[in-house]
Amino acid sequence: VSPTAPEPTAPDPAGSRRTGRPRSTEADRAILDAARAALVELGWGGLSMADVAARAGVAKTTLYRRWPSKNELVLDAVADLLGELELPDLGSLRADVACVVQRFAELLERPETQTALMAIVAESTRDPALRRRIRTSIVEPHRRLVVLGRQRAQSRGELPPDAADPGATIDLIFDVIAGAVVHRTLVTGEPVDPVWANHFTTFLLAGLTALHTPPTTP
Amino acid sequence: VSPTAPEPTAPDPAGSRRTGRPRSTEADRAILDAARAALVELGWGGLSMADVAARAGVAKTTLYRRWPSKNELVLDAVADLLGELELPDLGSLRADVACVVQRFAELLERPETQTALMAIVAESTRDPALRRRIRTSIVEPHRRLVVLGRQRAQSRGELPPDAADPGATIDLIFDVIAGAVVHRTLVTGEPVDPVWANHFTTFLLAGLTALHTPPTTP
Amino acid sequence: VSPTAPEPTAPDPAGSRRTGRPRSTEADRAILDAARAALVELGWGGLSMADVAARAGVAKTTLYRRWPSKNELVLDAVADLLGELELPDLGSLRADVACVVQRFAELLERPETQTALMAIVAESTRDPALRRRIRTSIVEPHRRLVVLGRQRAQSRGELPPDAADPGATIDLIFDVIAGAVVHRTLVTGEPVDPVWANHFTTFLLAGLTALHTPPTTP
Amino acid sequence: VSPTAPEPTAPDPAGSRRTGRPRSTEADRAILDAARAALVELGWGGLSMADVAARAGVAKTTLYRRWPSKNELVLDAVADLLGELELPDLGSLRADVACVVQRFAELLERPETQTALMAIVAESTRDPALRRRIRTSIVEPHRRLVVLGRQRAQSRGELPPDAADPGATIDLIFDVIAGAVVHRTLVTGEPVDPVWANHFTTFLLAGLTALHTPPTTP
DNA sequence: TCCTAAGCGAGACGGTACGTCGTGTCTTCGG
DNA sequence: CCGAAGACACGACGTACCGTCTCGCTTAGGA
Repeated sequence: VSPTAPEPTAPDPAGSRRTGRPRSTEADRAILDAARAALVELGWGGLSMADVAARAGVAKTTLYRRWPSKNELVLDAVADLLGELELPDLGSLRADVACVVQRFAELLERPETQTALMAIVAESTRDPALRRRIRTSIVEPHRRLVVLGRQRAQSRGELPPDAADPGATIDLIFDVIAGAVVHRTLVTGEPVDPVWANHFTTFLLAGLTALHTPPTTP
Repeated sequence: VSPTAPEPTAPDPAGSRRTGRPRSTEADRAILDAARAALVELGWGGLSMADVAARAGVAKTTLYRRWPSKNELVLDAVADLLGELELPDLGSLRADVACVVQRFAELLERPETQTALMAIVAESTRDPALRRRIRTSIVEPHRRLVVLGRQRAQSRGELPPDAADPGATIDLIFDVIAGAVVHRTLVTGEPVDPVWANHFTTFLLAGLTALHTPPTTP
Repeated sequence: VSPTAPEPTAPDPAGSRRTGRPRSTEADRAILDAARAALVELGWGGLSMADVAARAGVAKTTLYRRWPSKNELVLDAVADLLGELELPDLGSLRADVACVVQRFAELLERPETQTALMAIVAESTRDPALRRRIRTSIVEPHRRLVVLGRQRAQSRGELPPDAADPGATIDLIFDVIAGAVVHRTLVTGEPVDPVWANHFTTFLLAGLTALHTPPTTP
Repeated sequence: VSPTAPEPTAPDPAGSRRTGRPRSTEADRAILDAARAALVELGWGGLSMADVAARAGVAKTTLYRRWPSKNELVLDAVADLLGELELPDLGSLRADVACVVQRFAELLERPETQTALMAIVAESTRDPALRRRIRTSIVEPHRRLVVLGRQRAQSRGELPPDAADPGATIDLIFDVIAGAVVHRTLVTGEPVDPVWANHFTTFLLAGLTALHTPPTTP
C-alpha cells in the first residue's frame, strides 16, 4: 500500500538480505509517476506494464521485482492521490461542512483521481483483497474527517452529544457526503458548482440535526 | 443501448434494409444472455469474445457483425439490468423513500450489477460518448423516479409546491440517494441493512423538508 | 474445364431442368474476366471469391452456383489462356523449331500466363485431379504440335522415319522444348532473347538428329 | 535464406546485439523441421502458423519474432531442401551428365521438394525479391554444377575449350537440363525412368557437342 | 395469360487462420 | 545481487476469407 514499502506484504523477508546492490529509490518514484500518467491517458485496462516501464526508463523486470502484478502496482500508484484531505476549523458546523464538500469535489474533479478511483473500485468488485485495501487506505482516513467534524460541532454546542450508536450515523454521514459528490461528479457528470454545494450543505445540516434529535413523535 | 437494437447508435436508419438474409433475433438474445453470464462469472476483464460466442452457440464473427468491440457488447448486455426500478405508491413520503432506497440497494447488491455498473462508469471517465449513454439509459430513468415521488408528496401535501428551481433540487436529491447507496455498497463495502436504511430515510426526509422550506432563519 | 459448360462435370444432369430462369451467359464472361484480372493482380492465394464477384458485378452466390470452389473457378478462368499455339509450316525443320520456341516464349512472357501456369502447377502438386486436367487441356495440345512438326520434317526428308518408340522421343522433345523455355522464363528469370533462342534451336536440331540416328557406336 | 540466420535480410547488423536473452537455437531447428513436415502433409496453403508452432513445441509469437510472415518462414524452411546436389567425377562426360540428370530427378520426385519448389516459383511471379532469393540460393548453386561438368569435360578433351560466350551456353545448358527434368516431373507428370533418362542424355550430348562446334555448314 | 421453378443480389452465418498485443516468467549480460 | 534487455509460453484481440444459408425480387418457359 505505502509507496515506500512496495514489497507485496513484508518489506523485508525476515530481516535478511543485506548484501548486494540496493534497490534504486529513484526508480520507485519514476515508476509510480509513469503509472499515474499512463492511467490517466489509457485507463486501467489500456495501461500496460511494458508501457509504464518504458515511460519510467526502466526494464519490465524491475517492475515485477517490486510489485507482484499490474493491479498491485496501479493500486500503489493511485493510493496517495486520495489521502490528501484535511479539515481546517472554520468556526461553525456549516462552514466546516461546506469546506469538506468543496475540497472533496475539487479532488474528484481532477481527471487522474476520477480514473483512479473508478478503476480501483471497479476492479474491487471482483477482488476482496483489493476492497479491503480500499477500505483501510482510502475510506478510513476520510471517515475520520467526519468523526473530527462532529466532535468539533459537539464541543461548540451545535450538535448534542453522541447518540446511542455513534458509529452507525458516522457511516451514514460519510456515505452521504462522499457518495453524493462522487455520484454528481462521475455518474451524473455535472460539476459541483456553488449552487449545488449550497443546497447540499443545507440538506446535510438538516439531516445531521434530525439524526441527532431523538424521534419525538413515536 | 436497447437489446433489441444492437446497432451501435441508430437501430436501423428509418426504412431499414430489406435485402439480404435478416439477422437472427435468437442470436441477439443468446449473445446478450451469454455475455451477462460470462460477466458475472469472469468480470469485465476476464470476459472474452470467443467465450461469449461459444456460450451463445454462435461464431465470433456474428458478435463483431453486431457490435464493434467487446466494450460495446458488454454495455448493451448490461444496460437493461439497470432500468428495472419502479416506484409503487405506498401512501406516504416516508414509505416511498424507504422503498426506493431498499429497491436500489437490492439492485446494487447483485454481483452482476456491481461489476457492470462500476465497469462502465470506470470506462466512461475516458469516453464522453459512453458517459452520454449512461446518462440517457441509466441515470435519466432513475431520476424520473425522484420527480415522480416528489409530485406524489406534493399532491398529498407532504411537501410544498415547487420551489424556484425544481431541477436543481431534483438533481441534488437524486445524487444523494443514488450516491449514498452506491457508496455504501461499492466503496464502503457494507450492506444496506435496515438500521442504515432507516437512518438514511430519516436523514433524507429532514433534508428534503429543509430544501423546500425557504431559509426563514437569517 | 470448358468455360461454356461450367457445371462441375456434367453440363446438364440427365437432360432435365428445362424450367426456371436460365443462367445469364454474360455473367460467365464477366466472372472469368474478373477472375483473370484478379489472378494477375493478387495471385492465386490473394484472389478472393468476394472480390471476383464484386469485380464482375455479381453476387457471390452466382459464383458458387456455377463452380464448386475457388480452385475450379480459377482453373476455368486460366485454361483458355494456354491453348493458343499454332504451328505454321515455314518450310524447314529449323525454321519450324525456331518459330515454336519463339511463340511459346511469347506466351510465357505475358504476366497473366506466368501467374496462371505456375499457380495451377503449384496447386496440382497436391491435387491429382487437377494434374489430370492440366495434362489433357494444356499438355496434350502442345504435345501434338511436336508430333506435327516431326511429321512435316519426315515428309520433307529432314528426319528419318519413326524410330522404334516414337512416343517416348516425342515426350522427350516436348519436355525439352517446353521445359527449357519455362525454366528460362520463370526460374532463371531471363528473357528468351534471339541469342538464346538461336543457340537453343541449334541445340535442339543436333539432339533431334541424334535421337533419330541409331547409336552407331555400340 | 539460411536457416541459421532467419532474420529477414541481414542476419545480424555487424556487431550483433549483445544484451537480452539470446534466441533459442533449438527453436530455430524445431520450427524449420516442423514447417517442412507440415508442408509435406498439408501443402503450402494448408500449412498454418499455429500448427507449425504446436508441432515445434513453441509459441506462435516465437515464429513471428523470427519471420515476418508465413511465406518467409516456409521459404527458409524449404531453401536447404534444394541445395543438396553434388557432382562426382565419373570419368566421362556421358556418365557425368547421366548422373546429374538422375540426381536432379530424384530430388524433384520427393513430394516436399515438388510442393516447395512450385509454391515458391508461383509466389515469385508476383514478388521480385522472392525471385532474386530463388536465383541466388537455388538456381546459382545448380548452375555451378554445369560449369564444373564442362570444365572436367574440357580437361578430359571431350569438349573443345570455351567458345566466345561461355556464359550464354552455360545458361542454355542449365535451362535445358533443369527445365526438361522439371517439366517432365511436374507438368507432364511422368517419372524420369531410365529410358527417358537415356534418351535425354544422348540428346544432351549431341546438343552440347553442336554448341561447342562452330557452325561449319554455311 | 398466369404459374412456377429457377436465377439472382444481398448479406448473415459457422468456421478457421491470420498477425498483433499484453502478461508474467525466464535467461543472459554488464555494473 | 541489481538492473537492462529482451526472448518466451500463453491466450485474447479484431480481421479476412471460405463456403453455406436464407431472404425477397426477377425472369422466362410451360400450362
